[in-house]
Amino acid sequence: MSSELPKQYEPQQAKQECLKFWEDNKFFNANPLAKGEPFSIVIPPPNVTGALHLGHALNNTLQDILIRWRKMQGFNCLWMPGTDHAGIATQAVVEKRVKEEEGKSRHDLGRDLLVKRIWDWKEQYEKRILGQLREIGSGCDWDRTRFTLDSVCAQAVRSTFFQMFKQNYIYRGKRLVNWDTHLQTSVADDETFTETVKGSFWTFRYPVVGSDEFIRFSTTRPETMLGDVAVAVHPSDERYAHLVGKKVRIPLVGREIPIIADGILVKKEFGTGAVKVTTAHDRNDYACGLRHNLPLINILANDGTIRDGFGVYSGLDRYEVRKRITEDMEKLGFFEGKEDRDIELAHSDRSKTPIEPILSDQWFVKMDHLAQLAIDAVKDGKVKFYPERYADTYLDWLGEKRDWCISRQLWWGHRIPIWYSKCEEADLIKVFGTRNDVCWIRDNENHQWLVCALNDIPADALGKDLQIVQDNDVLDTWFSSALWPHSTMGWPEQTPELQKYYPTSVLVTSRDIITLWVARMVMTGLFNTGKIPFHKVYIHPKILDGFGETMSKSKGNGIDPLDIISRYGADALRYQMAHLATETQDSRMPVSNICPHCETLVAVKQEHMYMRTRKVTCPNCKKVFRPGGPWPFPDPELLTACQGSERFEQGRNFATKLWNASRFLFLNLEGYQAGNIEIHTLPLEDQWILSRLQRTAEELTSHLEEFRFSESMRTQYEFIWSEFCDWYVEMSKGRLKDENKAVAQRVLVGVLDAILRLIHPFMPFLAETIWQALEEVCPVRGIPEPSRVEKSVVLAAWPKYPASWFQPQIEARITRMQELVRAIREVRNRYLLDGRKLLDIKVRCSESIATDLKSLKAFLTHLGGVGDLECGPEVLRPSQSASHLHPDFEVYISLLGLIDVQAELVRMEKTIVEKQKQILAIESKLGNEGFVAKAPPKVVALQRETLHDLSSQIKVISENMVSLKQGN
RNA sequence: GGGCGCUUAGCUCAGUUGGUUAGAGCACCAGCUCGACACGCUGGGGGUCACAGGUUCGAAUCCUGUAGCGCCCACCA
Repeated sequence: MSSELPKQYEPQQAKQECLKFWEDNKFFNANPLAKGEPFSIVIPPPNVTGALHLGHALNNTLQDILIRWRKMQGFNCLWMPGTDHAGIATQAVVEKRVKEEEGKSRHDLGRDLLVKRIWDWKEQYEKRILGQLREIGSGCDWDRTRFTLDSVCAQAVRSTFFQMFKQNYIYRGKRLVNWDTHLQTSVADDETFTETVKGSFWTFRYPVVGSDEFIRFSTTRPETMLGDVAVAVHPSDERYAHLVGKKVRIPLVGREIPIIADGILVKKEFGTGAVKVTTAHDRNDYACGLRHNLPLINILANDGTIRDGFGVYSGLDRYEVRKRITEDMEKLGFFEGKEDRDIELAHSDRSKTPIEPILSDQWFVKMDHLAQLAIDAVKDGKVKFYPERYADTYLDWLGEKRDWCISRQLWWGHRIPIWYSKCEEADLIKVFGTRNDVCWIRDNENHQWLVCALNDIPADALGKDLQIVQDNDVLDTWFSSALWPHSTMGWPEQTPELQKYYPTSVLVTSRDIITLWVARMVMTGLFNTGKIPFHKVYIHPKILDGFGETMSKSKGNGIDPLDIISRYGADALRYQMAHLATETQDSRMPVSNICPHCETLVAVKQEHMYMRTRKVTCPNCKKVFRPGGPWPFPDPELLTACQGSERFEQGRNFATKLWNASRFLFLNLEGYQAGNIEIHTLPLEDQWILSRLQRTAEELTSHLEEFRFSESMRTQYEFIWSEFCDWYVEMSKGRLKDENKAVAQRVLVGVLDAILRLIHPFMPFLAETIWQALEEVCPVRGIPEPSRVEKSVVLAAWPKYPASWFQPQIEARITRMQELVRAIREVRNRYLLDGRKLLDIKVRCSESIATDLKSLKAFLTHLGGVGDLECGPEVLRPSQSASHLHPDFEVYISLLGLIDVQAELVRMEKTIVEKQKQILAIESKLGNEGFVAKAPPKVVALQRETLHDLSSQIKVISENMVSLKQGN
């Protein structure tokens, strides 16, 4: 019965086999009707804009770790997967593509055709994204995969909008949007960029009505004078105090406008201290207008010309008007001066022309009450942030209670379920009066009815003569994302999923969407279901590139997780992801292009970013390639590099290490017999590794409970590599060769079984592959009582051991032995002694330690190459020996004929100097009355003890030096 | 401008409530192919904990300030 593990771990093969095995068995499919306390997570749905990058790999690896771990703990788990339609971003990408390929604008294509094209794009990228998630190992319930624009989500969106509208949470209002006068469309904030342009800063004056005074102000946009509705000064500005409440006359249009005091809009020191207020064309002015109940005067037409009603200026382009107005003001004597100035101006990403803030009708969600609900949920501790400080971000933002503009002038998204009609209310009552899925309110400004409906209203619903037309706009993407935790579970239907898995257990996300997404989920969750959407929010760090910048597609510094998986394996990727999920810090990940010709890693430089560099010459093979990154298409003439990073080698190496240790076991399992184990009769080394295992499992569990992923990974690395492989496996080698190997095999297999369970949430492919191999040789295993194990490590129970396994006295004995071995190895290395040559050693120590060391002689021989061992209180230093001091013992290694007396003396002298330095430090501490009086007695005692040890060590070293000098 | 963070070895990062001589991985140096593993083994070198003050018997850790960096928000008439 011998089974071998292949010489090499093949991560690609392991991945394919495991994925098939898991999916065929539907291990991760949730059953809301089954038993078990629920543990659920909804995925932060990736945008279908493009492929996933390393940030997603991090986000999803952490979620998967939690899901796999909780599943092993016996929870009834659901991880809900899906993607987000990402309105603006996706539409922009597809529009750009259409433009590039066919030279057509969206208007050329028309709404229906463009939307269809976007659906095609969505199908393609959704497939790719879900594929990437799968390859990472994500244990999602794929059968439940949702999309924010699918029918289930659409129903939730409709219901939410309808209820909010009915309860007056949704209203129609004015808002300044970024208007692209060239494309004649509004653009989102993130579709704009600011650029510094040469501009001017004009100063004018307005005459105060009924006085001979003037008020001076400055502006960079004189044409907006036409829309001025007030002049504001600071309330505490004495220069203008007497003018507040009076009026000024705008010379060119003759309108009289008030002088108001506004401490928010105006900064006393800036400019003249007075500001013209143009509510319809400036955000700050608009806000000021709301505070002071000022009117709105829209001066701009959609094409950037001045609207009708402004006399000679009407119909002219705004820049022409700017010129004319400055000239006209000067002629009238109201011009005070002009200075050149660099101006930060918002531009449209798409047309590259300057943005005009323009007033338009939009839909809003009233935030006061909803925000308060969400604030209370966190303040009352119902929703908890990890790390806690992120609650501040959340609370600060919600505290502003700014109404949420939910309409977007796009075609891709949930169309706003509002219909307009200029009919009589009687018509509405006649047609919809008996229906509870329709409601309406009056829009007096535009003399029409705003009708909201749960189900679409046909254009002829009111009859042939009365038009009823749907709003053209769509909802902000975040409106549907905000419903994600309950919409994906079928709300508003009371589905079994909703009852079992909602509220979800934890949300895992990154900090930049705490406000946009997390806060809104809490709001809508409470509004729709009366329940919070999740109990905990874990915020993980961000992965930055080697220069400390966030990774993004446009910069071209992102990494495709599949590149990493193909080079280092998914386990290595996950290892590294968990490893860098620390509490505080973002993590830098220097990226390299891997030369497609010779595999050399060529570090990405900043000039490679933003797709500026299309060709890179490999410094090794001198051949040319295209750097890796977000290139839309393959280059027919140039090979594109994959990307990689040395950071992932640690994970790959760790996987290999565990693989090889397992392989060693497999080579020594002949004759394996399952059997009971009595822990307290086991040899010392077995009790030691079980003690360490108990501690490791306990620590790991508590790390995971507190989302300390990085520490979880470190704890495991340390246990598996340093304790299990470096010491325990070595210590058990002897026993595997003798006739009593049965127990050694059982313990080794038992510990490996435990290791596979513990490592599984982190490195599932590796764990499962070894688990399956172990299945063939020892399906019955475990400590203390073996049992038939589960068919997959996914289904195995998470380890938890009795506290009695932890034996500090045994750990101390092993630690001392290890220190002795290290001391011997150090001498061996110092003299470059043959590793195989046994060394006779003498150890001066107490009687009890001597007894202990003698009992560990076999290990000392195997691990430290000890030949003769003499120990006890009477041991004398042999002549010409190297020595090493330890608080518990002095070890002497005879180096007859080998010793370099001079070098040894120098080294000893150096040690003495170091120890004396420490003595001085401690003595000064102890000499300090404050320390002795105020420090805890324990700390003081420890210092005294250390002082004592150091002195006696110096004494011993000095004696050894004397005898060395004398030729002994 | 407001808010939240960060600055520890050449690089990337740990460092729990202040308490012996500040840790890890990579890189570096030296030695090692002895039957799991060179993606390895053994040992070693390397740090004024950004800077300046303060609190304390005692500070990488707490407070203040300065400099640099990152992110989010608001962006200036």
